[in-house]
Amino acid sequence: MLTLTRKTDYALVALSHLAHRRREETGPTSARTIAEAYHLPLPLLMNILKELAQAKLVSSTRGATGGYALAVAPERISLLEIINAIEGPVKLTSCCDGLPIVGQGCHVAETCPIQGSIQKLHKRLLGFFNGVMLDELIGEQSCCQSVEPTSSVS
Amino acid sequence: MLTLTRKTDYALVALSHLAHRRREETGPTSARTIAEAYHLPLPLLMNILKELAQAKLVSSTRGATGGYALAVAPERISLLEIINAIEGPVKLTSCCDGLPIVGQGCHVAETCPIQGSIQKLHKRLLGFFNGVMLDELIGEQSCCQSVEPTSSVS
DNA sequence: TTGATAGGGCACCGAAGTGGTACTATTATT
DNA sequence: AATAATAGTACCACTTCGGTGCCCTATCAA
Repeated sequence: MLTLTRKTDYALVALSHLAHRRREETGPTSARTIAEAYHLPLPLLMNILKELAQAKLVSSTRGATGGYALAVAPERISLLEIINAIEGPVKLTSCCDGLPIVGQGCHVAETCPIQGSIQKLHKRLLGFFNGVMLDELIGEQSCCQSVEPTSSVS
Repeated sequence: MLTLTRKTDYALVALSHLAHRRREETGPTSARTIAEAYHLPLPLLMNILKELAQAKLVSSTRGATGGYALAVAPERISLLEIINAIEGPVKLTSCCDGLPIVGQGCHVAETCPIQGSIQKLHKRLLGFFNGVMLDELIGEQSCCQSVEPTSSVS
């Protein structure tokens, strides 16, 4: 399905939070703080932040006053990098990167008439996500202008 | 994951085949013919073509000499329509269409700081796929220029 | 030095979506 | 009537995702 995983959604929320905190020149923000701010399961958020740290998008500080902080300016972090960090490489199809299709179960393979076009489309899609920067996503708008107070979530 | 399902891939292959056949002004092409041409499992391909027919992208003819044919010119069928037919509506996130998030398990929900931006991004993504037409994907011409995603986010 | 708080790594499990099959009914040609 | 094609529906194995748990390491403060 053409859907970001929910972990990626949460990563964006966390990165948004860190980007706002960054302006205030304060110290690192703990995973617990972020989890409580958005009612996210703490262990899950920790996993997500770990992956973002491994991808060098955030820096981590251990210890009692530790936490996470953006490692790069928001306008230099692309959505593609975030997706790559959480979900792994974007693959529009199993053949999109031109590598030989080994055991991936595509029956078409060598007889595929659209493989070349798919690969071009894949590059365009990568360009699309690579052109969306974090600062476009974190908005300046208030955090409270969501839709109707839908009852019973979580 | 940001991946087309393999069923969608096969749909593109089948549509590509039908588009080429269309030029020859011949009758409908049976699912069996297409399946054999690309080594696709026949029952699966039949399911796919059924869905394309329900979406009115192909026309079906029953009976002994029946089969499928493109119902619309290739340059008027967008990738978005094809995806919608096979996978259902593209949903970048569970909140991307602005509908209330009921039981979809997103913990962020009302406190989400990026919901608005995500919805704009979702529209841009829809525009991206809506701008890719079948005739670009079936070969003959390059599909890698122009058609920038509309950056009219706001 | 000791305790509390923070992240790091890994392994696990239930739920949901995907890929693929099967069966029956209907329609049209021969 | 026989055959060949689509229409509809249901089913199942498998993978991935969402989420949890456990144990370890690092840092700060009392």
